[in-house]
Amino acid sequence: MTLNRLINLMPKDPLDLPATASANHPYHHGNLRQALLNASMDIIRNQGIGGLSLRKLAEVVGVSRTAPYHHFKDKDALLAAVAAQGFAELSELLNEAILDEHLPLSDKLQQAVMGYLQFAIAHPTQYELMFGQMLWQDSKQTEFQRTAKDCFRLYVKIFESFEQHSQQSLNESPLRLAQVTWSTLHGLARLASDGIFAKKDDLDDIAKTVIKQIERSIESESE
Amino acid sequence: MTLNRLINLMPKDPLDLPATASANHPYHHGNLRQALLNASMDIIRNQGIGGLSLRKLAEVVGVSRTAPYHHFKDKDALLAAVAAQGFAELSELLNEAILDEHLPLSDKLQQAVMGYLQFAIAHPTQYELMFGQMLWQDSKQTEFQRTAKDCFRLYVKIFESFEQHSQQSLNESPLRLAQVTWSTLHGLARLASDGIFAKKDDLDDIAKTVIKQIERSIESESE
DNA sequence: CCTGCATTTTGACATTGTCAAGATAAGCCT
DNA sequence: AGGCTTATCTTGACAATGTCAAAATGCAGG
Repeated sequence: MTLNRLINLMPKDPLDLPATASANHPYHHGNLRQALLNASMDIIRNQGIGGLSLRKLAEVVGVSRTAPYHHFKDKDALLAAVAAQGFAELSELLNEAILDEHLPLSDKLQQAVMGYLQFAIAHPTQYELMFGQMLWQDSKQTEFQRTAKDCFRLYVKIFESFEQHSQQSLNESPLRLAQVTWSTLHGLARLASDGIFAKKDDLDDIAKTVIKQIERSIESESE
Repeated sequence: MTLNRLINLMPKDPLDLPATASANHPYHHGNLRQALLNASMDIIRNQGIGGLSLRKLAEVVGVSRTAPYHHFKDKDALLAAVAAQGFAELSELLNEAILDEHLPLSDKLQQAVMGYLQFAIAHPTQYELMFGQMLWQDSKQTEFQRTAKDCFRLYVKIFESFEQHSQQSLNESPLRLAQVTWSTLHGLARLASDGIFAKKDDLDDIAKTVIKQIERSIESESE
């Protein structure tokens, strides 16, 4: 299976740090912010975005209902932080592929594509949060939006590499290629994780088709 | 502007039927179900999905809080119905292009692509609802899911036409082509309506790139 | 006219997001 | 050390919401 590297991403031991602090709450939790983020991701993964309530979250972490408000302005800010952490992880994953100097370009592309899909499949609900309108329309979430755009720039970078290492110039700008590629990946991710219009088993095959299509767009076009 | 046909879809006079029944509520509203749907779409368009509360909705329509429960099992069922109506409209729009017999195939493709994007841009929040995990993971929303899949089949149909009218066989199956095409469109719609990773003005240009890419996938490939 | 059924209403309850005011502890300065 | 400041956490409270149960209302057919 091509997608089995997925196992590395999937479960993720829930909360580590000072444990759930169930018995021994020392008035000051010490690391509440991260504990809240971890627990949130856990809940979101298992119960969906709508399944996350600040009160239940607080209880899980072992603090009172309003404690989270000292670390996040409101629920939206918490969700934005969860989403931002998602983008950070995704960026890390993409960087692994891009920064590897002795890796052929075509392999980089393939890794970037498969890595993206693996992430989306491993964290379907978090992924939905990352691209939901809620956070993108909210003008207060600038931090989140910056993190996300940093992530996208990595895709542009890949196609810039293609431009530099290629003889003739590409028939589309790296930006355009990144935009179209990302669009396809995003749609594919939705297909894959929800099985909206396709069976999950088809994914590998569809992904291959997509990579072929992208390469066709890069390679010197007839004339 | 290529996307100005959008105006035909955009505003949509809010509630028509027996009006909002503000002054003259006759105990039996007569058409509550559709009035609820209309008002819901209105609210969702203006305030987002999260901005829809059953109680406010009921007040807008002029009935008591629990009246809607006799037409929709619960809030999810209402949202599913709104989403389903979205798919129905989208199908209608696509059918216009597909059923037009004396329209060149390439024009059909272009219309199907642009129509889809226009719809997504005209109804961004409803569109998000239509593809949110909430409704796709909920095993109770079978009616909604069927309507959605009917819509997708129209895309497969387009590529089947290509297969029939083409000399040599396509290098990908119509299903695969539809899946990849839809993926790209879905991602592009997200790009366009939220400006996530691109400016809205770029959309027309990106759309053209996409159409070119699709056509490259259809045309006889230099094997 | 009366009875059954669809439709709508009022009352009630638990859950939730969030604010305000107070409690607790940790760090710092002298 | 003691006291001040500040970050962190708690309890109390409130309004908004989804939804259930029971009652009210009106229509349609016998």
